[in-house]
Amino acid sequence: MDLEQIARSGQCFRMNKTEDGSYAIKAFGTELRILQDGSEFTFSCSEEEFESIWHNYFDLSTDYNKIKQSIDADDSYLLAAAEYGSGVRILNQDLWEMIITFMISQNNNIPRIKKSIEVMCDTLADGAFPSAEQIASGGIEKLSEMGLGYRDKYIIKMAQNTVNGEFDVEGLRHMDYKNAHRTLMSQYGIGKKVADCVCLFGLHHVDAFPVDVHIKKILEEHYPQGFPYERYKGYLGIMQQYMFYYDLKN
DNA sequence: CAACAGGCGGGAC
DNA sequence: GTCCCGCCTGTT
Repeated sequence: MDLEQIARSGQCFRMNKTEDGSYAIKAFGTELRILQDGSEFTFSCSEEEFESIWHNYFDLSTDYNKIKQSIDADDSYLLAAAEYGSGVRILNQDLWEMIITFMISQNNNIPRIKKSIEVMCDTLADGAFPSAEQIASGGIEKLSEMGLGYRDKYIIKMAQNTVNGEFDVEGLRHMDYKNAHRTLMSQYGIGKKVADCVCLFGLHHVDAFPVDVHIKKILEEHYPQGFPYERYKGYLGIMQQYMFYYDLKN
């Protein structure tokens, strides 16, 4: 596992490097500091909190080395991508936060996404990630002050639907990937790509394979005859992360 | 200053 | 179903 790689992999927007080289992560109503020294990690939390939150958050039960070894020996591109991003993990992040975060991410850039989220958190929830109630209660007027652009109307609708019970966020956890994806896509402002990101980072459906403009280009360039989806079935999302992160360096 | 950024909704067909 | 266009707004 590599914190630098995870922080730069574009799946979490509330993880920041601090002055002393450690990382600060805000999630699940708390803030964690982690210092990495090679393969040694120092967590700022209690043993109890580590077991209840962070062990799962960092997906520590998954054997990524084994997954890396399953890559086709003839696929030099994927091998290089996996080697380059071997410290990346598919995080288990808060479901609600992922829904709103990736709705914001559409047709947007990372600095602005982070800024919008930070302003939302500070303005609506005293630094924590705002609940559906907190977002809905401010109305569109409040939300429009956060640099969300046209996405504000998607977000207020999602928050309102969640508050009035029209949309059941927790119910997504009881669905398989296909059903969760379809249910998410039925919501205003959520399309195929955002639904896949929520499935992958919020529901840990590791088979989800979000295709954005970068992945689309990669597939066209390196897999003109088609990506070997069948070979990596069950953990396609990890391959997607390797390719996405590898592409970011350029 | 035009173009772009981890897409999506809406209308045309 | 696919294709195409317009879209908020901060940066470069």
